[in-house]
Amino acid sequence: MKYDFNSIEKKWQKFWQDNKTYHADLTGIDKKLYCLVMFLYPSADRLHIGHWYNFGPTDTWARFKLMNGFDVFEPMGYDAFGLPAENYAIKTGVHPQDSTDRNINDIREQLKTMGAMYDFDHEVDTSKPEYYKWTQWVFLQLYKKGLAYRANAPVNWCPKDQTVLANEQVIDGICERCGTPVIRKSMTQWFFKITAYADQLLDGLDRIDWPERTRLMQRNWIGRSEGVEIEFELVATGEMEERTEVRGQRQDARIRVFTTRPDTLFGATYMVLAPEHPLVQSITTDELKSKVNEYVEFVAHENEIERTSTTKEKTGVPTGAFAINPINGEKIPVWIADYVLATYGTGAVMAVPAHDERDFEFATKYNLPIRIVVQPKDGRLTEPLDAAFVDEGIGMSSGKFTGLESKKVWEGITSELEKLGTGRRKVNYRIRDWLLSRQRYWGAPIPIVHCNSCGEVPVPEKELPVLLPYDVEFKPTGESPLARSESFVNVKCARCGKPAKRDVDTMDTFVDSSWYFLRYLTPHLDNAPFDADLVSKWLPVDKYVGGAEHATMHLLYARFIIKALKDAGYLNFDEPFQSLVHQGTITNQGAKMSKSRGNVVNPDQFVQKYGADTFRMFLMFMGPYNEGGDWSDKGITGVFRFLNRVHDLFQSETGDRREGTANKIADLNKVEQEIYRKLNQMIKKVTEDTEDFRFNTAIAGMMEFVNFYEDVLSKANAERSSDVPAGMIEQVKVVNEHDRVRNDLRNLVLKNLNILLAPFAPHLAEELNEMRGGLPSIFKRERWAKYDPEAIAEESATIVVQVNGKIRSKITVPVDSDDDHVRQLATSEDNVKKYLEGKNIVRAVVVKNRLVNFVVK
RNA sequence: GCCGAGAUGGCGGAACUGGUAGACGCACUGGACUCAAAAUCCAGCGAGGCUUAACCCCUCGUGCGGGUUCGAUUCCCGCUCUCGGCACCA
Repeated sequence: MKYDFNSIEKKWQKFWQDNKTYHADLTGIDKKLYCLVMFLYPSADRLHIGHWYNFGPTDTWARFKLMNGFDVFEPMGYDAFGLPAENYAIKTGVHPQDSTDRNINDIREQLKTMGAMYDFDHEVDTSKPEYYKWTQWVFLQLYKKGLAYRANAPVNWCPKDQTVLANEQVIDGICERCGTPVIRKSMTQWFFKITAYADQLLDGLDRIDWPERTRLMQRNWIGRSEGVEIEFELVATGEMEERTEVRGQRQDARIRVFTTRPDTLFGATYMVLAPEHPLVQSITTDELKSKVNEYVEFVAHENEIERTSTTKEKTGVPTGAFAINPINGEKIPVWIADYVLATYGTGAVMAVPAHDERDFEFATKYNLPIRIVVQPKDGRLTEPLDAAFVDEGIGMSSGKFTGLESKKVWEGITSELEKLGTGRRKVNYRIRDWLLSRQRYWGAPIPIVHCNSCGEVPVPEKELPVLLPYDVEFKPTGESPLARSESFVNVKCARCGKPAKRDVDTMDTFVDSSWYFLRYLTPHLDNAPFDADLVSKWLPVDKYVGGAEHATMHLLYARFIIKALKDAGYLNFDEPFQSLVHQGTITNQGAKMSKSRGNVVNPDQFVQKYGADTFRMFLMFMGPYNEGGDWSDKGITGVFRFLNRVHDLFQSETGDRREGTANKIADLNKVEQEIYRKLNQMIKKVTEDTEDFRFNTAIAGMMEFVNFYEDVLSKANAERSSDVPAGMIEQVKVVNEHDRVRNDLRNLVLKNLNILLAPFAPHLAEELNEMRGGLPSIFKRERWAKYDPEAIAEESATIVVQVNGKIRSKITVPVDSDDDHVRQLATSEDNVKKYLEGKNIVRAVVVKNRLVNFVVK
C-alpha cells in the first residue's frame, strides 16, 4: 500500500502556511544562520529540475541547521529585470511587467509545493520600484565615490539583442543570451570602476570558505601581473621631427610598453603597437601610410571571434618608424599587429621572439631577427631556434647581466631602467571595468540627468526612484527604448532648473543582484535600502548555494559592490558570502537543459507521481551534490519505496509510545544492543554527511539502517513463529514482530529516525511525528538527534588475514585484541596454514582491528 | 595551447588519515503471494576458472603504462579520454 503523499503534502503545506511556521523573527536571536540560494531569474518558464536541484537540498541543509538550534533565515526572491522578459514581450506583445508579475505568481505557487522554509513575507522582486529605487541609490553611492563614470570605449555589441554586453557575457565571441556573434563598437557607456578593487578582491579570496576552483577562477579573471613599464624613445626621422616640433610634444614621441619579462630586454628585436594605438598615425612614415591605413581598416572589420582566435595566423605591417632600446641603445623597427590588444597594458609591446611564443611566431613569419638572451640551466639553445624558450634560465648577450640567473637579471635591468628614468615597476590586471549600461527597456533606469549647462547631474536621492515608464515602445532599434519616451526623457536639471534630459540607459541586472541579500531582511523598508542594524546582525551570508557559472560574474560583482558600500560607510563587513557551495549541473543526454535545445525535463510530473518529498530526496540521492550529472529518473522508485517502507514501519507501531531507559546499553539484550549501536552509527553518519552537503551518503545511511532494522524485527519474529507455515509469516509478523525488542527501544528508534528524515522529507516527517503522537511542528518541537559515542564502538572486529598481500582468510575477534593473540589465531586458519607451510615468515604486519599480513619466502 | 576537476559492475554511485573494492539504490535473474498482472516480500547479481550435490577454493579486476610499499581506487612519474574555465593579457 502506497502512502498518500498527495494529501499528506497538501495538509502540511497548509499547516505551515496557516501557522506561519517559517515566519522569520529576525530580532532576538542568538545563533543566526543566513542560508541563501541564488534567487530566481523568472523567464517565461516554470520551475525546472535545476531550480529544484538548487533549492531542495539547500532547504534540507537549512532545516538541518534549524533543528540544530540555529536561527535560520532562508529567503527567496526574484531577479525579475532582464532580457528574457523583454524578448518575450517583443515576441508576444505582452508587456514585461505583466508577464513578469504573472510568472512570479505561478512560480511562487510551485515553490510552495517544494516544501521549503521560505517566508514569503520576505520576498524581493528587483523589478518593483520599492526595490530598484535602492538599486539606483547604490549606483549613486558609487557615483559619489567616483566609482561610476561614463566613457567612450570599444564595447561588445550584440546586433540581435541590440545592446551592449559585458565581457563576461560574451562567450567565444558569441552573445551569451542569444548566440549571435558579437561585434565591436565604440560607444559612450557607463562603467563601474571594479579595477580599483582588484587587489582587495584578490586579498579577500583568502579569507572566505569557497570552493578552491571558484577562487582560482576569480584570481585568473582578475589576472594580476607584476612587471615593468618601459619607455622606448622613437628615432627621430626627418618627417617625424618636423611633426613633433610643430606640436611641441616631444614627450609623445615615445612608446611605453608593459612587460613581465624585463630580463629579456636585450632580446627585444622589434616593437608592436595595437592597430588602435594613438601613436600609429603620427609615427608612420609617408611611404607606408597607405599600407598602414589599409591594415588598420582591415582589423577594424574583423569581428570579435576572428580577432581573438588564437589559432588564426598573426598579421601585421611595419610603420617605418624605429625605436631605441633604452638598455643598449639599439635601433629596432616598430610594427603594428592584431595580436597586440589595445585594451591591455599600454597597447604596445616590446617583442622578444626568442623568449615569447607569440613574438616567435610573428618574427618567423615576417623574417624579423631572433636573438637568444636566456639559456636554460641545463642544455644549450642553438640557432636557429625552432620554438621560443619561455622559461627562466641564465642571461646571455645581456651586457653586464650576462651569466646571471633570470631573477637577478630581472632585478638588475629593472633597477637600471629606474635609474635611467625610463622604466618603473607596475602591476597590471586582466580585469576591465564593469560596463553596466544597457540600451534596453526592462531594467532599472540610471539615475543621472544630462544638462547642457551643468553636465552630468545625479538625481537627488530624495527624488528616487526614477520610475521606469510603463507605456514605452520597447522594440529594439539600437537606441535605448526610453529615449523615445518624451515624458521620461524631459526633466528639469536638479542643479540649475533648466530643461535637461534623463540618461536613457538601464542597468545591467547584475547590479540588481549585487545587493539583494541585504534587502531580504527588510524588503519593504521605505526610507533606507536596508536596516543597518539587522544587516550588521545577519550578514555576511553564512551559506550561499548556487551554480558555478556565476564564478566570474555575479559572485565577483557582488563582492565588489559590498566592498564599495563598506568603503562608503554603509556596511561593517566586506565579504558578502562567507561560505559558498556550488550545486552541480543536471544535464540531459550530456547537454545543458535549455528551451532552445528542447531537452528540458519538467519536475511537475515526478512530483505528481511520487510526491515532493520523494522527488527532492531523489535529487539528493543521485550522487554528490556538487557534481550534478546527467538526468535519469531511473532510481526514483528506490527512494519512493524507501519512504513507503518508513511510513509502513511507523504505521505498524501501535504500542505504548513511552520512552524509557533504552539508552542504557547495559540494560539491553544482545539484539537490542546491536540495534542501539546501529542507530547511533546512523545518527553520526547522517549528521556529519548532512553538515557537509553529502546528502547521497546520508540517505544511504538511513536506508542501510532501515534495512537492518526491518531484518532484525522479522528475524526475531520468524524464530518465534517457526512452527507457522512459511506463507503465514507475513500475517503473524504484524501481530508479533515487536515482542522481541523492547518497546521503549522501538520508540527511541522511530523518534530518531523521524528526526533524521525530517530535513529530507519534511512533509512525511511531520506526518510521522503526528502518528507517533508528537505535536506539530516537528521542526519547532524536536532538536536534532545526538549520538552516544560510547554506543558506537563495535564489540568485535573482522580481521583480514593476508599472505604476501593476498587475502586468505578472515577472523572475528573482540575489538582491540592483543596483536600476538591475533597473529596466533591467524596462523591457525586452515586456508592460511596452506600458504605458510614450508615457507619462512619474514615479517608479520598486524594492524589493529584491521588485518594481519604474513610476508613469507 | 594554458589552468582546474574527473575516469570504479549493465547503470547512478560508496570506500575514514594507504589496510575486506563495489555500501546504498536502479536494472536484471530466480522464487513466494496471485486466476493473472501490478504492488510487496525472499534470494542471487564484477569477469573467469575449479569443483559442480553443495560449501569451499583459485586467478584476474578501480582508464592505460611504469614506480614506491608487507599491502595502492588512495601516494609518485609518464600517457589517453571526458568535463569545466580561460584563450594572443605581453
